[in-house]
Amino acid sequence: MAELSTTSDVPVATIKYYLREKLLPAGESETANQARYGSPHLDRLRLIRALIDVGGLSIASARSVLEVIDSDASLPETFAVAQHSVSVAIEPSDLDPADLDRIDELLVGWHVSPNNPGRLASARVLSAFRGVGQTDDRGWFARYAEAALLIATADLDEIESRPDRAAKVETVVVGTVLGDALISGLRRAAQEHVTSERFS
Amino acid sequence: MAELSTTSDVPVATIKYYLREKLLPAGESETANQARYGSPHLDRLRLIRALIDVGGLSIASARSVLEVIDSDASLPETFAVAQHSVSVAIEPSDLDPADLDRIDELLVGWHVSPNNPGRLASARVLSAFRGVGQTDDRGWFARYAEAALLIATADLDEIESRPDRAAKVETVVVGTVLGDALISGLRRAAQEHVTSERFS
DNA sequence: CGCATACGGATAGTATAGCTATCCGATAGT
DNA sequence: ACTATCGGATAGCTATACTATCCGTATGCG
Repeated sequence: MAELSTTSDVPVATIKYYLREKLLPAGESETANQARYGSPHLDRLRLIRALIDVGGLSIASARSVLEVIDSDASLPETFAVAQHSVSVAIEPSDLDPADLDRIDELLVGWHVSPNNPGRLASARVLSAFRGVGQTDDRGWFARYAEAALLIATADLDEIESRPDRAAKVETVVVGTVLGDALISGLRRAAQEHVTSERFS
Repeated sequence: MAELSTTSDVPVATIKYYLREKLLPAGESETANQARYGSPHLDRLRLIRALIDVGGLSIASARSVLEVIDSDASLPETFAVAQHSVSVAIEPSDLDPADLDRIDELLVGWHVSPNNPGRLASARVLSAFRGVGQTDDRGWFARYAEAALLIATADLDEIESRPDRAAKVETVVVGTVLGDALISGLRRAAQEHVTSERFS
């Protein structure tokens, strides 16, 4: 365990914590006070840190996506779990139906289930926009939807390019969780670029 | 204050907390135990809740963006504060320069300063991707960058359409903070759409 | 006038999350 | 034989975002 700690740069106490929380499977006990941790454990630990540190997942969310990776769930099932894990739960009841309608207008022609977490989250954002007195510019949001479609298409192309089911499932999870961080980051870089272009 | 609480649906104790934390300016005291809160206070309170609940900002981050809204900062300065507030601080020193190079390759032709929080965050995501054994597919990330540019252009168009500096500054902040939530939400909807298109 | 009620402000307490430090008995190396 | 280290269990810590209680003042109502 000490070796796992030094190679992964994660404190021993934290590794023990992840074991307790069932994020990391126990190493195989060799004697009563010695366990063996191999490269699968190291890989898993790196995945955990990526999900938590970079993706911002909670311990509980990380556990549920790791469980789905270990299971034999289908790709759509995996997507559902991954999406749920990165979204804050929203009660459809405390959402203005008008906001949902507006989102559905943006998504015409899209095949999206009514309780898709993204649909609900988008409606909540729209509601917040209106609440702070922003005019809700259809054109603005429509361009976001266009960009979202580009990204999702790129995601699915990438997933399909993976050789087997296990690799596909891991890409679904990693892509969903880290993709959010990536698009946010690139968006900030692009904002600075476009700003400097227009205010120079 | 009780009235402000009922119309905004924020508990009185929480309003007092925001006053203490200097997120909300005090109402003007009418007598020793009575203060007056008007619609500017209600607007501000709604903005605070949007930033915290929907945008996921911490109290400290919310305070710094509210301060910049109240100040007479320029648009680029406002952008910098808003971007900083939604990003986790990253030490450039614990980043692999190779990852930064790869990000810069994606951003050729863009005018982005070396310590743009988005640039650093993107490099960290790239590092995490490699760490979990994903092949870093240039095409995938390039399509993200393209989408990011679309979004940033839409953001700047929207900001320019605002009538005066105060409105522009508020749109910078609200757009930066809530825009992240919006693109994430729409991306999930788009993922379900594209998935169902391909697996039906 | 009297007094229960409500007010705003100050202070202390609470719940949760994510670690982190200490203790413990067993065992491995010298 | 003995000291250091191991893994496991348990308790403690820190930060964040509230939440509840207390308190002196003042207002409305009879």
